[in-house]
Amino acid sequence: MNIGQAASETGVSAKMIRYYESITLLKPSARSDAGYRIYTPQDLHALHFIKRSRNLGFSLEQIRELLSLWQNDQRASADVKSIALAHVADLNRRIAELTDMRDTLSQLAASCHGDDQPDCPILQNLGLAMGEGGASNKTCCS
Amino acid sequence: MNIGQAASETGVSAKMIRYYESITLLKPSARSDAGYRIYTPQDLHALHFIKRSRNLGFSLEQIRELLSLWQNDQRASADVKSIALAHVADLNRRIAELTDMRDTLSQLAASCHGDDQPDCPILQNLGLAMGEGGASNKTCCS
DNA sequence: CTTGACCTTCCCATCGTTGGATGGCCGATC
DNA sequence: GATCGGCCATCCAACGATGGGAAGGTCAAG
Repeated sequence: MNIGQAASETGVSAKMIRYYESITLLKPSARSDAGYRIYTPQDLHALHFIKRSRNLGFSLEQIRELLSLWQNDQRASADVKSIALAHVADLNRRIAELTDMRDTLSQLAASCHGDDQPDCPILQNLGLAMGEGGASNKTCCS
Repeated sequence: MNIGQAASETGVSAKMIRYYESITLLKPSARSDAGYRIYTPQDLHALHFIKRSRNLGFSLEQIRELLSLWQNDQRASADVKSIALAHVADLNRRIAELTDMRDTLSQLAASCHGDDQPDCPILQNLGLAMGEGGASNKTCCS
């Protein structure tokens, strides 16, 4: 099977397949006489693995480890679980960050009239220095 | 004030200040005879604005728009609110994505023994093709 | 034989930030 | 005055993952 077909069957673009090969995330595929890459069902399986791991937000380096465990019959499931839990922790950290941003911004937006007048609590807040509190009467815009 | 002091006062690194200037997010600062950048309190104020906007996850292009509105006395607060709400929507989209990932992965991790045995539902799931359901008896590893 | 779809490798762009290399400037100490 | 540490200047490169495109070879159908 050629790279284009492998791409459409796995949802991994041909560009990415070549890239994964170049960073040795995938072992080099077989080649035809003309130099075309040829993919076996096993190769597709690995591509599916990568695609699914990417869908779960694993980095390529994490996937490199996961692939190595996947292909190792002697693995301990604890090693896999450890990577997964570390990634869950990372996801939670990022979710918390984004949620904080959203809550803050959402609150600011709610307090903004959103009309044709220039008064805007959003801009007002963005203009504050980090240390300045909301109720402060400190002059901020010298 | 030199760039180093401006950096430590605003929390924006000197590298970033120079970068923001290079992409015309900031207007070029004054210079000393020796070519050193010199920052006024007004310049610091703009840096604070950028820093705070970045903390809320705005892209530099969005900040460019926000800065322009900030400096425009004739602005309509509706324009600011519109940018803010668009960003809130984007944040919500990203939060939902990450939450989906976390929930899926968290569930997988919970079902993994995490011992020294090789059996691992996580790897098993990652190895599945997209279309394959959990209860399927379809051979996946030809 | 030509055409069009596919493949190859190579370089460039994104986005925000950091790091490093190389060299000039400044203030203090010897 | 010379030297040294710390700051500043510019430029170039890298990260991570992906897409875009150029220039050229290959394949199959008409």
